[in-house]
Amino acid sequence: MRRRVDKFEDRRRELADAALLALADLGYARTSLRTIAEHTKFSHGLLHYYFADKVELITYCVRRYKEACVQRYEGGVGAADTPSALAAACADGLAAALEEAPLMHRLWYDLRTQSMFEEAFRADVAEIDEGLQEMIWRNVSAYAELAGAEPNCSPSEAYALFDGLFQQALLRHLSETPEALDDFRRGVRELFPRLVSRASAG
Amino acid sequence: MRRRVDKFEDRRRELADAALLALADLGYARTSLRTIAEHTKFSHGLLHYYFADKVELITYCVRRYKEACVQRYEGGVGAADTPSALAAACADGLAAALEEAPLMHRLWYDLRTQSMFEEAFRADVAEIDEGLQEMIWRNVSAYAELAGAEPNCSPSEAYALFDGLFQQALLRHLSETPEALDDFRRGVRELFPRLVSRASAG
DNA sequence: CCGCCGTTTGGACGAATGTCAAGATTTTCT
DNA sequence: AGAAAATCTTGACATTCGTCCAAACGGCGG
Repeated sequence: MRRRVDKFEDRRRELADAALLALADLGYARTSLRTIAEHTKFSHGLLHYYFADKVELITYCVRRYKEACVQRYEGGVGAADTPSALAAACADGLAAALEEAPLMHRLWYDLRTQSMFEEAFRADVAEIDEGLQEMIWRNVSAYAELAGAEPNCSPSEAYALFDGLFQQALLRHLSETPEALDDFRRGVRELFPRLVSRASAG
Repeated sequence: MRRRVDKFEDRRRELADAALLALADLGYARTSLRTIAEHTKFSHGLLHYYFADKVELITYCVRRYKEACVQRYEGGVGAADTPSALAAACADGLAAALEEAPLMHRLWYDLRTQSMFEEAFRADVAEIDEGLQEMIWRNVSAYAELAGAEPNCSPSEAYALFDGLFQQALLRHLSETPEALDDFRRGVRELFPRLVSRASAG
């Protein structure tokens, strides 16, 4: 038998997922509680039964987004045996993620930008950023090892550079620039060797 | 004597500048026409005398922001005579821009993100992005020349990487991370050599 | 002084927003 | 089955939003 609190949490998740779809469609600035409710089979009043206010709802959404995110990027490093194969696999993986769910990534950048204005989002956004940074660093480290070299940058530096490529690719992809994804893949592949240097003492 | 249209344009500029301050304070999502009017000595109704609607006002603001932006970054490349001096000068310049007006740069990222949702902003944002990309490319090219090398990446790639560093630095700076600016300067200095390789044929 | 015209005000409008509470409905427990 | 607790709907509230407009202001030529 299901526990009460579990059911409550389940419904919260369900509502948050619907909210994420609405947010991905419209962006933070244009998404109201009523539009969120229209993405569910419930009425708008229910949202205040499960969430204290809008900020708590959005915050919960961000956390939920994070779970999906880290889960998605969990595997992926393992299967390459040469540096360039790893770089290519990473490039393909990131490009696929971008192509598969561009609106979700757009939402991510929207929320991250909002966190620069709304203190309330900052902690959760920072946590997600950390997760992404670790994901990138795993790839860079693995690349360096396969190449018999060492990373010559910090994890946050590496993440910032990858993220710059990703964000630009998203922007161009949404503007229907056809080369956006190919350029991105190439950019990622070429970025790896820039971030390592031959190990000083082998 | 002043032309009529000049006076009209002047007031538009004045209102747009006030709007930019309001936008920098609150962000796109939270800035209403009435809050903008509060940043001026006029009443809210006036805004519709000088701008057809909110979108036209914001668009005009973005354009105005761009003018200030490109004007700011116009000079700066000239004065270095070694590669590392140029990299350091560029790093200091970018870091100073970030430190001087973090809220304006925050606004820029906000508007650029909005342009992923609002078609209306896309063209102007893209134009600004181009200007910034050219600014970065001038630096990379100059660095390569001083180093007797050649850039091994495209202009847009270079811009994406620098922009990634900048955006992360801004985020950390606004979260009052003390090392944000120093890390950024170092990141920029180290980025230059990553983007060039020895010229194949001297 | 009048009347013109560009400018500015302040209030009004309907629509949309976040929030709330009272009641209807469904589920759960005894 | 019936009571109690939960879930959900509905309508209302005070605000705020973008937009519009009638009226007032102000300088200037007649």
